[in-house]
Amino acid sequence: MADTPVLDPNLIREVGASCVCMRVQRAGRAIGRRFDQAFRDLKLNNWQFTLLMWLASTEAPSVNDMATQMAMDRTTMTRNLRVLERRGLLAIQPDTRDGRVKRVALTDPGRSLLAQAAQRWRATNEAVKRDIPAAALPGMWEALDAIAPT
Amino acid sequence: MADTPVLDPNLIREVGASCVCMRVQRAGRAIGRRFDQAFRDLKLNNWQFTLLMWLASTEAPSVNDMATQMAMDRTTMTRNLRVLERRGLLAIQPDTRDGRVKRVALTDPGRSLLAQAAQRWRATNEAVKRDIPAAALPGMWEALDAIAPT
DNA sequence: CCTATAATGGTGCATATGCACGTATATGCA
DNA sequence: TGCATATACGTGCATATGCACCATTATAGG
Repeated sequence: MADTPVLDPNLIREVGASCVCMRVQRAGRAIGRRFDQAFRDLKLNNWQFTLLMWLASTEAPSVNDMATQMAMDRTTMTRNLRVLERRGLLAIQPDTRDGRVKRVALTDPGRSLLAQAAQRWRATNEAVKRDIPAAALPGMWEALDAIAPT
Repeated sequence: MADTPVLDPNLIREVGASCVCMRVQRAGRAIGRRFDQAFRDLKLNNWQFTLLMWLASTEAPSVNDMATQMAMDRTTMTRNLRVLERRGLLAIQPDTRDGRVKRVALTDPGRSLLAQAAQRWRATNEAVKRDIPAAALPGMWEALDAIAPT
């Protein structure tokens, strides 16, 4: 007899009821689509908005800095930056001191596009917050920051 | 003079401090990688585990049912199912009554793999929960469910 | 100075994600 | 019955995601 491991029905329920990964990922897809829609006419997606906005607040970070900040693989960052560079929204320059490092900076068109996106962001963010019970917000914030420390 | 919209420094701070989308997505990437590592030797990723486990608890759902459950685009679901079907972990059959509908069911190899993955899931889920302040958990749960209702 | 090691970033591959659009089937209404 | 509409699903496209592996540059230790 093959002793195929048996799948415990209680386990199935446990996963459905308590899997943190599933909850976060599912919410991530849902909220991502919502912001994507808000930025659609600017041909921006939620990820690009976040990245450009962070860039606006930081002095010429390296690719590595950015990947860390976004909790993203470095190689993913490299490729995603390329899309924005092609559109002229940011510029990528080698560091003058360290030949390994590349530094990323927002361009004027990038800044301009961000300014256009700002109102859409605010409206969507407020709408999302309204859907979340106010008492639950601080807990969510703290928990998400624990999962991906700033 | 071109009246290029100006990017308000206060806005930049506001986005960094309060963008729900960024927080959820960043945490999603981080936690996804963590579970991916736990399942790596089984050649499963976190998404596939979630999907197969949900399949184990549901009687032959349609592709649409599954996409809704996972808060995912229908066409993404179609394609992702294909990978698991190729590996024989699930079976896709046309509905006998409605020619448009396809129904998905877990196979024995799928069930067996899930049983192997179960302990890894539990250990990782517990570890993640330990990293989250206990008081923050219920709020996160409620908030994520509000963002992507079950 | 020279070499071992570390740090930084890129490529190839596979899968994941969503939208616009297309096809096939079912259903409601004249 | 016959057609308009709705529903379920698939394809083509572009981008996103991460891993294994590779190339280049910096740095520490002799």
